[in-house]
Amino acid sequence: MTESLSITDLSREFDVTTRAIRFYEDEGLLHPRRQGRNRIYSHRDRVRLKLILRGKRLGFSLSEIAEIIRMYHSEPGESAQLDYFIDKIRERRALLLQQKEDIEVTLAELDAIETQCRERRDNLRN
Amino acid sequence: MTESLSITDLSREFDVTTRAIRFYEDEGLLHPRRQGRNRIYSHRDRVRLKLILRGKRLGFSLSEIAEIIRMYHSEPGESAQLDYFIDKIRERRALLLQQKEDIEVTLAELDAIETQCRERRDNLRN
DNA sequence: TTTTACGTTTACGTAAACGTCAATTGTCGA
DNA sequence: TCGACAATTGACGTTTACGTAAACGTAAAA
Repeated sequence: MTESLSITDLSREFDVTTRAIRFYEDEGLLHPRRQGRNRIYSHRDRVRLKLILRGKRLGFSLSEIAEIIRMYHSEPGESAQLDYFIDKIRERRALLLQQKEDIEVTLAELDAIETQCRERRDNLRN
Repeated sequence: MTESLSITDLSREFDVTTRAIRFYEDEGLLHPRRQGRNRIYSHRDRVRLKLILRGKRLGFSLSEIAEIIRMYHSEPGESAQLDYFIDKIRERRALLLQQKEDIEVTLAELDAIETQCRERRDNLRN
């Protein structure tokens, strides 16, 4: 019972088209095994797709997402490569923290706008 | 002294190309006044560009950003329109909160990966 | 006066991320 | 065995967000 899913299972669960899922495979982001010609997705594949979609929601490109996934799954032996990864992680973190700040600011602004809208609306209704 | 800026002033300050700035104008996101054929940007234009770039960092498309800007600057008179805006604001907020959660999760994962990298590296160096 | 810097419009080019359509191939229930 | 349905591969189309090049105007500096 290795939780094998079809491509439509995944497309329904995450609300993406099958075309998109196949495209991610073309781009090397997914590697489902095959049963004949058909794709069979394992639990790990599912987790990976989840990761991809989260990356997309954060505005990363597919190649950036590929890089992040590589960081997750690689076993680099050399010290230099580890240094490289640690550096990449720093970059990612800086980007994410910037985004977090952007979100805070935007949320605050939205609050202000909503308050104004409510006031005006309530005035109109008397 | 209305803080009038040239297009290169803006492009340098925010590190975007003049081409991009003109493109935002083509898309109706900016409306600088003209001195002959040349564009002159006011302080308000500058703030708007800032808003655009923040939207981009958050992964919004230009048309989504246009919608947000419309929310900022509109003076809707009717109660129904206000209800509509309040609804739009809700949607945006939901998106942003989702992104915030995505960021938290990703940051935590990056921390874990970095710790692993450090440990492996330090082991290698003995 | 010529070069340099900055600005303009117009137009075609391009990379990313899929959408869409066609032709084909199992697969399963009636 | 037939038709309906799901899945596949390929190929071309589309949208977004600019890049890039051409051809030109203007104004200041050398």
